[in-house]
Amino acid sequence: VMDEDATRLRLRILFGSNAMLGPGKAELLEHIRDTGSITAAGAAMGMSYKRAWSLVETLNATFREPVVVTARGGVKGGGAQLTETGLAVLAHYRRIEDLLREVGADDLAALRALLAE
Amino acid sequence: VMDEDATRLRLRILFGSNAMLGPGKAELLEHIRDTGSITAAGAAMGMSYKRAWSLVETLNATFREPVVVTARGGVKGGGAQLTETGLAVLAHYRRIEDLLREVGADDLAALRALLAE
DNA sequence: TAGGGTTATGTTCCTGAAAACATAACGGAG
DNA sequence: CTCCGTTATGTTTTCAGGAACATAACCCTA
Repeated sequence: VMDEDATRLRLRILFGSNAMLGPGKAELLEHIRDTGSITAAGAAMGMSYKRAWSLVETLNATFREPVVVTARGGVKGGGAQLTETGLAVLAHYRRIEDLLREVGADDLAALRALLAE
Repeated sequence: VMDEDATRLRLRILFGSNAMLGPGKAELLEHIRDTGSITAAGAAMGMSYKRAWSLVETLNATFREPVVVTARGGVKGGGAQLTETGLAVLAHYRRIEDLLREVGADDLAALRALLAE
């Protein structure tokens, strides 16, 4: 296999007591944005529709305006897409992730040098 | 109650496939450093000794040199303390956390403005 | 040599989150 | 007016991580 240096940083944003946004929901939002479907987005992540929908529901309840809007029925059965708020939330998450990778590079490298194996 | 704006960033460092270091183990290391005891450190976090010890074991297995060294018996029954490696690992984690807080402040504020309630 | 506080380790029980399974509603197209 | 793919929601089952419980080993001191 490839080198696959799986030593990396993971970011999670906590909102209040229970709501949060981490790598999973972020990736799900991206898939919804790209596919226009909660079903397809979930499938792309090996996740059941119910779970994907549940995550979307949680996100929608977290923000003042919904992050994903959905439609039932119609030509293609329906669909889903990100709102402006959803796009903004996703962008902010990815931005913080990028900044984290940058500023954390040195310390992360130092930690790598201490690893076993 | 106080304002308690619980909107914050959480950092986790992934090493390889299963080993990781997050807020829990970091705090535990700090308590061990400060108390010289796994038992006391665990208690300070409302955690059983077994669990605390298990986390330490995992950490020790993650790095080339142990992060915590222990002693059994003796005047005070024994104890535990951080090694140079342990102190370094902790310092790096806290440093990345601090940097993250700094560089993420703006985007985090923007996200706060989108929250419900 | 007994006591005390700690490390070390095993076993069983609980619980909350995810998976699995099931069903209904929707609405454009043909 | 039926079909299709999707959203929406409920119920049951599974499972892994933690909690709870139990016990042994260690070693300095008094």
